Amino acid sequence: MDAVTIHEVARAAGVSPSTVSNLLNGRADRMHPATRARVESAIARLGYRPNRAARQLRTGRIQVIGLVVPSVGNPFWGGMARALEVAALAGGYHVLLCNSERDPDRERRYLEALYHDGIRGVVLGSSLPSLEHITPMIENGLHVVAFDRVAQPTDPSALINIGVDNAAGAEAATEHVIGLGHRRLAFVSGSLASVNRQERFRGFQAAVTRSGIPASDVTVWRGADNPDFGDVRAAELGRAAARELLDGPRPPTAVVAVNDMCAIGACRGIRDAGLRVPDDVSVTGFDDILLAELYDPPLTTVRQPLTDMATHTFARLRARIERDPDLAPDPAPARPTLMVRASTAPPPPHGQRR
Amino acid sequence: MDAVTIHEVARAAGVSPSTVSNLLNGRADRMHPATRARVESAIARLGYRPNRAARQLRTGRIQVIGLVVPSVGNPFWGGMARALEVAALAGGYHVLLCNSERDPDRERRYLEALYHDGIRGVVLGSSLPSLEHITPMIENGLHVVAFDRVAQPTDPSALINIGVDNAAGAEAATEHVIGLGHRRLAFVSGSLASVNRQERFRGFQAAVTRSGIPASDVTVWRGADNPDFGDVRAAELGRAAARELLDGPRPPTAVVAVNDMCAIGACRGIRDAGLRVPDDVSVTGFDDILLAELYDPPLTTVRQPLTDMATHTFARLRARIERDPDLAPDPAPARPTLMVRASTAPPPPHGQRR
DNA sequence: CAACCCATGTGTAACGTTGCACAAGCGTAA
DNA sequence: TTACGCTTGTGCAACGTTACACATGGGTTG
Repeated sequence: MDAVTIHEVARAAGVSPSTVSNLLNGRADRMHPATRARVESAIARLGYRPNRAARQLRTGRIQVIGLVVPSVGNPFWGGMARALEVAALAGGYHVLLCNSERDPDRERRYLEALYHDGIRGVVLGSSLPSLEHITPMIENGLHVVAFDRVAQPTDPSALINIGVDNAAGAEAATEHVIGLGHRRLAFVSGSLASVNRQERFRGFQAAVTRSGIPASDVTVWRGADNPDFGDVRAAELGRAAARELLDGPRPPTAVVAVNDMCAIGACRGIRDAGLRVPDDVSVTGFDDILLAELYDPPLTTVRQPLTDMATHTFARLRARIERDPDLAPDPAPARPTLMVRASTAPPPPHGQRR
Repeated sequence: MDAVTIHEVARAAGVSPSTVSNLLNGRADRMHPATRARVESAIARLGYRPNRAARQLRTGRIQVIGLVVPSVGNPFWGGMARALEVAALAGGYHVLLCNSERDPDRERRYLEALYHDGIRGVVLGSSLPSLEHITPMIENGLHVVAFDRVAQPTDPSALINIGVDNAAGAEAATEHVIGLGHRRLAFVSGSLASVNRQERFRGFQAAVTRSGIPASDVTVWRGADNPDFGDVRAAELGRAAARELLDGPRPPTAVVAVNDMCAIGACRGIRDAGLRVPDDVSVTGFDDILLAELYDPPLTTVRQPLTDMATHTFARLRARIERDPDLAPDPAPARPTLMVRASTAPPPPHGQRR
């Protein structure tokens, strides 16, 4: 197979390896245009491609970014992974996949391994509120994008945050169901251990407070903060939540779920209880994954512009890694859009069910 | 940060770098047990970790495998990616993610890049029937697992095939709906350009033929073989199929979809037409993705044991890469299991709809 | 006692690339 | 003429690891 080196290119072009290297590393001004043309044609003719291992050994740099997500098995992160990989490929980077399973320790070990292997850019999907466990690496030149997360006061300044305005999104969804006439609401989430979940909860609370609904009519279900209820099991969690809530003394007529998987699980749980969505209970999600619109009923949810976010994420990460001087400031989080579909409807007349 | 080299370990242990390297490379018998202990303790004390780039440059080997799938945004491949990454991590390997978007050219370029970068193990999710475009690389030492695919006569012998018995699975699903009394059936797929799809179709045909259902009662819908209807859009495709089929002169009472995404889309299309699943039309899927059971109605589908398959895939790939002498022969494809849920039911009485 | 062998370890060159420091040749200004 | 500077290159050492060939010295064998 291949294995054509810089030396063979140099010999073919009648120059020294240094000159080829100079051309390859943006020092074309150090040679005569004719020389440059000879070298370029030799490169093309021989099909030369730089050896990444040698280059990395010499420079310490490598054109790979890491993607650390709770689980690519979760459709939201799967979609994100795809979008990011497409953006990275277009920029000549590869993507190394890591599933943290929402385990901070595992996440830290991953990042250490990536750092050790010379990777200096990582997209983090964990959204843990505290990133203390990784600040040492950030201080040593690891560039981290916290995806789908809002900046925190304690964040290291080197951290890049990319995400939508989660609070505004959840607020819009909550306002929507309140506007439909719902008064008994439930917010369903797993442990609120991630920033975006906290934000979404905040948005929910804001809408509730503003509407004057008494606290006694609002339930917050968070699965006993069980950290094991990770991302993959988000749906199971929503299902369990629905069953428990509907079994309670004052069952909600609307469920605001922390994300689509959770919402889908909630719908399932509502059906398990013999009720219908949205006739008996309305449900909203968040993310607008591929399946939200295909679900029955099509899910009312808050859309995150995944492709844009991924493109943006890669661009910013790359600018940092390559020390691009004219890198724009981080943009403000975009306001997500509410997609009203069929999983929400006015509540049933009092006491009337099925 | 880090950057402790073999030289520092050697100095700390009072030996030469060669001795440390010998220990690291399975030549521990070349030294006194006491020496070995000193070196091992030095390694642990200093937290030494080999530099992968240097090692790769020297040996050509690298502990990374490539995963090439149509799109990780598709929940089936997302689940697969997760399972494979978990298995690889346990074996000390990393996974490089590649989305081929079912484009053979893009796939080939990916494989070339991976090969060039020293990667010698790749899991291929494309399932294109002909793998001619990659045989040159296989002959040069690239080990390829074709995942979810049955061996073909023209395959290079070095290829590893891992997958379930797709024909048997589809046959079981088809038999199931026939057993429920359905006579007007439709098989819905995108282009049959992949091996597993062809196999599933074969299974469908076998069941139909055996039951004596006349060909005129069976429709095969394959989206005009439009190759653009890739994996991500499988659901859109199922939806379009359902609408078209139900609009036809002899609409089917049961739809056998080539996979779950397609089945979910079909359910959606059936609802678009104002009909219900399974009351008016039954639907079966294939794969048993996470969402199949959460869907409404919970999908009758054929389960692929994803975790087992991924574990197996990694084990075989690794054995080949590392030239494990006692590698077992490739196992026969497992027989998948039919999961009967609520998307299938007896057909409605003649002419009676809604 | 010579010859050899085994146990234990080391020296060295190479993998392919990079970027600094240096060099040669030529034109130009003082 | 001398000195300087610019253009157009090149030499060399280093990045960290590996594996072959070689070295050293004590013990065993004939």
